[in-house]
This record gives sequence, C-alpha cells and structure tokens, in this order.
Amino acid sequence: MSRKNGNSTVPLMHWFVVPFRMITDARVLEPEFVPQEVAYRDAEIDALASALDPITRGETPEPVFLFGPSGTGKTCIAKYALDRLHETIIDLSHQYVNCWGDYTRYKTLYRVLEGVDKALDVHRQSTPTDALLDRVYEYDGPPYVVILDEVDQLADVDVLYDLYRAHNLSMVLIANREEDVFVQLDERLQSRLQSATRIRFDRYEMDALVGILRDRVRWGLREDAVSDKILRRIADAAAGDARIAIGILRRAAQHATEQELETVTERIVDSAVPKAKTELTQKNIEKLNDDQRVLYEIISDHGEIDPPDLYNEYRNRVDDSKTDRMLRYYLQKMQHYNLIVADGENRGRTYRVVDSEK
DNA sequence: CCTCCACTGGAAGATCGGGAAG
DNA sequence: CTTCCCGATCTTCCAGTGGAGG
Repeated sequence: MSRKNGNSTVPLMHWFVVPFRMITDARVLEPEFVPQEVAYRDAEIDALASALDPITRGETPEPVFLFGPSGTGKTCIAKYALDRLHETIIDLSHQYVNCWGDYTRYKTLYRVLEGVDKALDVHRQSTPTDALLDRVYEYDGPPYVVILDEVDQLADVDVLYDLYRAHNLSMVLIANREEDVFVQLDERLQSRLQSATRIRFDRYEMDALVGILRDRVRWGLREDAVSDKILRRIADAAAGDARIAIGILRRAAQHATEQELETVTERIVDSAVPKAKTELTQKNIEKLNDDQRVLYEIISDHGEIDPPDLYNEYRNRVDDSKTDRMLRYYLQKMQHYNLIVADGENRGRTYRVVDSEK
C-alpha cells in the first residue's frame, strides 16, 4: 500500500519531476473504505447498535433491515457498527456478503460459512447445498452476525429463511427499497420479520456531503489541494449520493495529479463528473458475456426496440445464436444490472438502455 | 364486444464443466 | 482411467396475458 520512497541509495529522479503529491492515501477514496469515525449518521448508528444489543446479553437479535437509496451510507454504517460492536464483544464473528454477486442460495451459504472458516474444504463442487446448510446449523461458535447487502438481488429468498432458523446467527439485511424485499417473501417469513427493526437512510444534505468529502480530503489528500468551494461543486453534482461524490473526488484527484496541478480545479471536477456517474454502468457492462453484450449494443444502437426486431438482429450478428428464451433470461439479467429498461408488457414491450438521455 | 396470436416467463429436463470416488 | 454428482447454463414446452383487429 505505502510506496517505498525511502530508498536512500538510489536517487529517484522522478520524485523531482512530480514535486507535489496530491494523494497521500488512496485507500480513503475507495468505495469500500470504512472510516474510523463516521459523521452525520448518529441516529442510524444508534438504532442499529440497539437492535444488535441483545448480543451483549448472549441473546440472538431479530434481523435488522437497512433501507435507502444508493450512496446513503447503509453498507458503511453496517460495517462500522459491527466493528464497534466487535470492540466491546471480543468473541464475535461477522461476515459481509454482497448478494449481487453471490445471488444463489449455494453461494450465499458458502460465504456465510467462509466467515467462520467452515468452508475451507467445500471448494469441491460436489458438496450439495443441503450439506452447506447442515454446516450452518451445526455452527456453535461465538455470536455470528451476517451482513447481507443488496438482499433484493437474491434469486432465491429461501436462504433468508435458512439463515433465520440458524442458531446464534443474526442478520443485517440491506436493500434500496423495502417493497423489493418483502414482496418476494412467503407469508411465514413475512410474519416473522414483521417485528424486525427497519432503519431508513435518506439522501445526504449538502452540508453533510461536503463534510464527508472534507474528511476524505483530510485523510487522503494534501489538505490545501481541494477548496471548500470545489467540494460544494462536487457535492452538488452528486445529488445526495456519497458514493458518487467520493467517486468524483477520486477521479478529480487522479486527473489533477496526472496533469501535475497543485489543486483540483473546477474544470477538473466538471470533466470527472460524467465519468464518475457512469462508472458503475461501465463495470456492469464489463461483466456481460458476449451474447449479452451483443444484445446491449443492439438496444443501444436502436435507442428503443421491440422484441422481435431485437431477436432477429441478434441472430444476424451472432453465428451460434442462443434460443429466444435464453435471450429473455439475458435481458432480465441486464435489467437486474440496471443497464436496460423494459417498457410495457407482452406485445407492447420495448427495450431501451438506461439513461439514454435524448 | 370477442377471438386470435405473439410474447412472456415458469417448469422441467438436458447439457456443460469440474471435482471426487471407485 | 471411468463413473457419479454437483451447480450453472441452456433448451424445450407451454399456460397465461393482453394488444390488434375483426
């Protein structure tokens, strides 16, 4: 992480070429970074801490739900609260699982076992899901808290029921919208989760966002590199989304460094904004397979296209074409990834790419 | 209004890839 | 080596749906 610049035997000429190092710690600008101190979310932290408080008495808390738009600190607060809890309870296990990537029952259970080192010999593919579940139920170690992020992305919500029944295991469930989670649950699980604590996260106010950015500058950049005026400009462009705001700051700092500027300018920020906003989309496109990418390109080319034209165009462009049913699975997946939108049902349906602002 | 029919998406089964057991 | 088993992927089949056009 830290660069070795203390090699005194060799003169490092390029340090003189770049006399001003703007970024002092790049980690604090990464999306996953969890600060030691968290501001502006005291109420939510307190609510989460008290929901998890039964652990300190040796009891298993009911599941806790964190709801709110992206970039409002849900993941960060969940991780932060567990780190703090770990300081008071030495004997505590916890694991973070992102259901967006590990969306099957099998993968989720695998991650859960991984968190308590019970998955070491499960690398073989011939271990059935039921065997993983048995291991989860056999767990008899210290209290175990599992953070399930993007829980609305689970293909099979049964895993929530699996984990609910597990001994000594509690869940922190994170999703954007409450409805997306609850409509999927069967009545049995719904009634059991009725009493669960729900904590809402709203978009950050301007001042809060500026404060968050100012902290990041203090921890990771040369303090005088970014003025408050610039921070306000970044916060304004991020519209209450801290993830985007920090993304803009990171890109702006990188661009400024490349151009050997001593401070981040308005021009730099303005060029970083669109890139930071489409960063997630770009990452998702990279995850698509060849067939999916062809579909995405066709939809992108046409702006708006109905299913028959889409399927035909796809078959024109691809040699070894998949069945239409498979294309529908791909299209569902791409909606899942927030890359495309389907308007209408059945015959009236058309597909278009997200944010084709025209 | 009614009927037709093209598209959707659930269900079930086949196939793939890879690891383990014999 | 072959055989078996797993999850993931893909195909096949088809009931349901709702728009188009009598």
